[in-house]
Amino acid sequence: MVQQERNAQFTRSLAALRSKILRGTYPAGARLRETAVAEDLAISRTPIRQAMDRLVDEGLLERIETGGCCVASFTPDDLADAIELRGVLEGTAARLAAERGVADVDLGRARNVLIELDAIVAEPDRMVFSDYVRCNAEFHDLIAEMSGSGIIAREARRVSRLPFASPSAFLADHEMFGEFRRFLVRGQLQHRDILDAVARREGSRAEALTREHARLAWLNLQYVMTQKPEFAERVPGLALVSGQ
Amino acid sequence: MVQQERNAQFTRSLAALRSKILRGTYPAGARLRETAVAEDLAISRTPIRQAMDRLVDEGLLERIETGGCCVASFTPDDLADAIELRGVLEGTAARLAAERGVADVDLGRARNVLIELDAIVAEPDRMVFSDYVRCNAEFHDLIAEMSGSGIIAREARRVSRLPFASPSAFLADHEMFGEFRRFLVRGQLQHRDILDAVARREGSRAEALTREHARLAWLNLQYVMTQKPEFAERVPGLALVSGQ
DNA sequence: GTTTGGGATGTTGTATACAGATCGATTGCT
DNA sequence: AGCAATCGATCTGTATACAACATCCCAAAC
Repeated sequence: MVQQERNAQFTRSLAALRSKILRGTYPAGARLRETAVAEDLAISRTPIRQAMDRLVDEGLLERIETGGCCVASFTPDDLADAIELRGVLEGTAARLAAERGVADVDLGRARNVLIELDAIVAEPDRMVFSDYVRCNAEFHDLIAEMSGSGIIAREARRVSRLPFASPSAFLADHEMFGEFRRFLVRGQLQHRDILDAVARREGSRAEALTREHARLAWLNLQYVMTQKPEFAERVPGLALVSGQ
Repeated sequence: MVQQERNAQFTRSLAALRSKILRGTYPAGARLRETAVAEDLAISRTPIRQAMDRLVDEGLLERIETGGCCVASFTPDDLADAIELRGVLEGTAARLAAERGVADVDLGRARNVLIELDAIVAEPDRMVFSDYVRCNAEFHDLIAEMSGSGIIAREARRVSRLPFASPSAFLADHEMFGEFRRFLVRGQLQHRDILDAVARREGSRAEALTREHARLAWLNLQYVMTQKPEFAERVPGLALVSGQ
């Protein structure tokens, strides 16, 4: 069944607009006119406006005093800060999970995801990157929920959606190269340690490990920016990063 | 000059709606119909809708699958978590400020606010609570900005606006009682320690102190809820807390 | 040549109209 | 009497109309 989504136009606007911004179709600093975007997407201004509000909230757009928005631009430091922030929040979730204790059934679910990730990572040459991204996101969601706090889980998820904060679908599968694969393997090893710390109720260790794990995203970005600049344009949003 | 605000209706809707929710005019769990609210505030649906979107984002409202919103309700644990979260984020800001170093001019500004706060706190009997709240917010904003990261400052401010996360204008000035005043004095002492840690670039200490400082808000709330339940209805938002 | 005033154009913020969906209640059937 | 289905009222999501405001350009005056 098609399930005719409830607010289809808004959803469509949000996705289309975000995609265009991340792809660099609307360059950093460009002023976004509602009418122009509406015409461009063939959607009325109302859902567009809603989507722009949301993107302002996500940090991809910035409001202009006089009204309207322009595309945000980021420095490399901004990326590092967003990643640090994600580490802090997920680290807090992990710490609370450890301190407060997690039901066995939840630990089991997370372990199953890790088993899945192990299988994906096991054969580096046949690895499907999009599968890794999906399972990785699921694991991180589970950790957030294990905190036992809806508010903290919500904010952790929220921050992980900040631009560049998480290793979203960077590249097409066939573009993955060896170095990059090794990052993923390393990340998976960290996943195991984090879950182990949570299960043992070692809160401080869980927090520290999770913070460190987030920094892997920063290593990824640095690697791409410095070693593989030819891929930079393929990484969503990197067009918004002011050169150096 | 009157400065005729740009989006006056939206601002008005947001303030009015938030106030009504926090005062309990719209009880927890109640479904909020756009048309009813619009009629109630004598504003068209468009800005109301915008305001409701924002309040969903703030956590005061919850979206309903079928469309529309209802007033959120909180458990005491939710309050504790929101406060913990604020402590974590402000603590991170303080740590980064210490680690990265803060310009003397910014430290000076913060010190001036502390001097102001000292003056306010000095005479407990003549203390004006609203002044304390204002200066306190200014100090916390300065700490957030000292982190040197726009993103982290933004999220810290954001989280501090979560329901109950910060000691907002609880009571009218004349309702303050001794116990409560002592909390404020204690908070001010912690302010001094935090700024000292930042200035000395002792990141870990700054973070720990700031986290502990946030917990003062929890002590406040606990105190009111258990010792002075007769004031509970005067505390904005406490009507949304499910009894025990 | 520079600056200022004024108008034309375009853009945002707000109100409202409209269509599809939802919710509630009543009625009909078992 | 109880359950289900249908009808009506209402609500939400979307589109669009409208008015205030900002911006920009050009002309005129100093």
